Amino acid sequence: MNKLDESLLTGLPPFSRLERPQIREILDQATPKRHDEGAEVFREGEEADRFFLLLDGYVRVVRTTPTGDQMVLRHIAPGQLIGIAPALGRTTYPATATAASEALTLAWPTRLWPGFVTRYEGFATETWATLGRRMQELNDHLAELATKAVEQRVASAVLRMVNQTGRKVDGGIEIAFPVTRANIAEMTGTTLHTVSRLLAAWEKDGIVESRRKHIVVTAPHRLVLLSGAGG
Amino acid sequence: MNKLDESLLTGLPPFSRLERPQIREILDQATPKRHDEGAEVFREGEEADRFFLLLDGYVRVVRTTPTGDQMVLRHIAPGQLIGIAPALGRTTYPATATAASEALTLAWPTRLWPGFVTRYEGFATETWATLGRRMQELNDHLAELATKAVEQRVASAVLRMVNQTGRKVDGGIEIAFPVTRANIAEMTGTTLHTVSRLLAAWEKDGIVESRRKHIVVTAPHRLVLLSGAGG
DNA sequence: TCCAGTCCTTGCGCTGGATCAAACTGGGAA
DNA sequence: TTCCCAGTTTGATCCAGCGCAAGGACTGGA
Repeated sequence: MNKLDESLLTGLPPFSRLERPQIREILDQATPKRHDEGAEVFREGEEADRFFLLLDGYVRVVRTTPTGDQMVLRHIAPGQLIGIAPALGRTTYPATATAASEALTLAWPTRLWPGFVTRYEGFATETWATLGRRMQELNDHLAELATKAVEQRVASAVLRMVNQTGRKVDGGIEIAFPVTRANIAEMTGTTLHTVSRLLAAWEKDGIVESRRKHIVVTAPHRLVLLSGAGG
Repeated sequence: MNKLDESLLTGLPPFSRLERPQIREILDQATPKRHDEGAEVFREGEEADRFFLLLDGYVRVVRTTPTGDQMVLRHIAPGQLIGIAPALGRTTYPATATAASEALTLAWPTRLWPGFVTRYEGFATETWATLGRRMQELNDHLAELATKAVEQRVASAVLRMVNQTGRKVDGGIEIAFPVTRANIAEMTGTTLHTVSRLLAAWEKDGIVESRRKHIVVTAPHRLVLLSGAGG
């Protein structure tokens, strides 16, 4: 079995305060895995027997309601932990995680979690901070959904993706992974039809350019205005 | 200064595994405070210099958007911790907490938090579990807001209050603290007008009875049906 | 007892977006 | 090259729920 390179973890917040031997130790217990686009990393309700670090690619976290509608809760960028149910005393995953693009993860068995928290300096702190940030985002998202109109919500959703995962291309900032109109609809509680119309209108106004599954924001500031300055 | 009685804390989850001397120690560092109905316990954005235990009464957690609209995030029942920003590595409160009815709290300075976590067995675990539950509820709420229609959302909101804080009275279950139509509107992202109409309709159908600021649910099962079986 | 401030109700018209329906397009499989 | 399908566009219609407006009723204080 190939040894994983230590550089994979250095610099990532949860592990940034650790020395080489500890990193080595952590890596030796990890199982790397490649996920095709669209493949499930873990599924809502399943026993949470592993937690993951996303090394490369993007992951979409989705929730399905009893009535079958889907809701995209968040996107995860490389370098972040996912499936950290054990941190919150849960035994099952609260949502489903799918690879939004081809993705690479490391996985550890959940039983190692308590050891990570106590053994590795900074790991616990960073994890709580991450959780705090996610909770904050959740609150923001909630307030947005409850108070803003559809156009503002869609603008916010696009901006959120751009901020978290955008990369510069000629003429604007591109969302770094494939997104469909339906995905955006599921992030904002609307329909793909409405999203399509909005993007078309924005394109005519020179705010975005979009080809199939790809969105380039050419005038972020104008999108911010449309979003109602919330974020 | 009067000593606080140890029975105040015994049995409450965060402290349930502790012995008398530890409880004593914790109480001796606490500051009790009474809050009139409508008074702020802490305010969004303020420096989080204290965390609280709600001993009696109910607290409403509210978020205000940049545009001035309000959103009620949750209600807290007696026995729960609030203002636990420090647990998530935050230095300011993420939302405003207001006494929904006359309330009694104990407060500790934030600097004691790390000590609580390390010194007191079960405190950390219980806190993470609480956070996990809140995160779960936030997810549920989000999915609900994104996918359900107004009537279902209002039904869910009423049920949530009933489940968390309901007390039996003759002919039904009553929400244990004052709630206005406007409050419910802010929980569900609608207007007080719509809430008023819905309650009126439900009252005609014999599902609820409501007087000013008071709601009694007489047919919870029917409300569950209306809510779309989500929660 | 009266008053003022909240809170609640109800009617009406309008519209943002959902829903329904249909056609188009680009890209991958074969 | 062709076919197929997921993803997208666009039109037409409809209605849930918002906004506006006005009036009513309960409550605590003076």
